[in-house]
Amino acid sequence: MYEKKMPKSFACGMAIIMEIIGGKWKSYLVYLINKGVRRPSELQRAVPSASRRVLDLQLRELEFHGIIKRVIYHELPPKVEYFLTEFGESLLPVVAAMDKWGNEYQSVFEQLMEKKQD
Amino acid sequence: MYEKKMPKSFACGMAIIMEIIGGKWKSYLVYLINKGVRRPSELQRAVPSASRRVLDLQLRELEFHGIIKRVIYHELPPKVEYFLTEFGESLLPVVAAMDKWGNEYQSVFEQLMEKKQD
DNA sequence: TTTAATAGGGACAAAATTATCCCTAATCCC
DNA sequence: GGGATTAGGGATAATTTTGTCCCTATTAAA
Repeated sequence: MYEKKMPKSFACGMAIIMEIIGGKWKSYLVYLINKGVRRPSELQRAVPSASRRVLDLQLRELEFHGIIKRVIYHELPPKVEYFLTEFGESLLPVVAAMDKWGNEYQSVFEQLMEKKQD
Repeated sequence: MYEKKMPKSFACGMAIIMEIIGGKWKSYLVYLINKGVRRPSELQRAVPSASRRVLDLQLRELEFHGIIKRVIYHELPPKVEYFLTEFGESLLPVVAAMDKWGNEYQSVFEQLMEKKQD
């Protein structure tokens, strides 16, 4: 977690949820973990365009915020699994609504951009 | 709008909606405009902690993405008003859901942090 | 006549986020 | 032995986002 120099103001719920899932891959991580992709290495393979480092950092933050739980198996080679907390699950419908809107937006946006060509 | 060096991948709806309302004040601007705060100077007064420049930039982006419409009155002193487009209005329930979750999260998060004190 | 209000651009600085590269340590496979 | 796999830390660089400061031009009010 990085240290922030500007004080964060959580005046409204938006600022809060953005803090939680605003990271580039966070919502996707939540989605994948919910789908059963639990181990760090699996997650990395599932999102090859994300750097391993950033995925790790974002997983740490999700854990810190109580969205996911990290379970460490004391084996070798190391084994770790992530699970959504009950609280993390409460995020699913919201994320789904966002994703749905985004998908619908895509075509509308393309239409808008076509018009601007005229 | 800044030039981006990394190609953006809009693989999922989340990436898209984040592009639209991911900016620090964007969702709040949408909220305020919907509430009837229309003129740039009013918006600046409504969000005094945001710099004028950034509000302007984010308004431009919202306009570019077809969420709001800028209406210029050719008067002096200049007068400009922003309105949600029909499409921008479709965003309202999603933003409301996010805000709601965020507000509920706040107390849960505070409880979680207390536990970590032990 | 100076000051405030109006809407915003340009240049640049600061901060935050994301990406790259190298490192540990154990075990299994060839 | 050499290499792959496992999970992840440290240092640092690149990129993106946000913030600061100064500027234009017009009208009305003090």
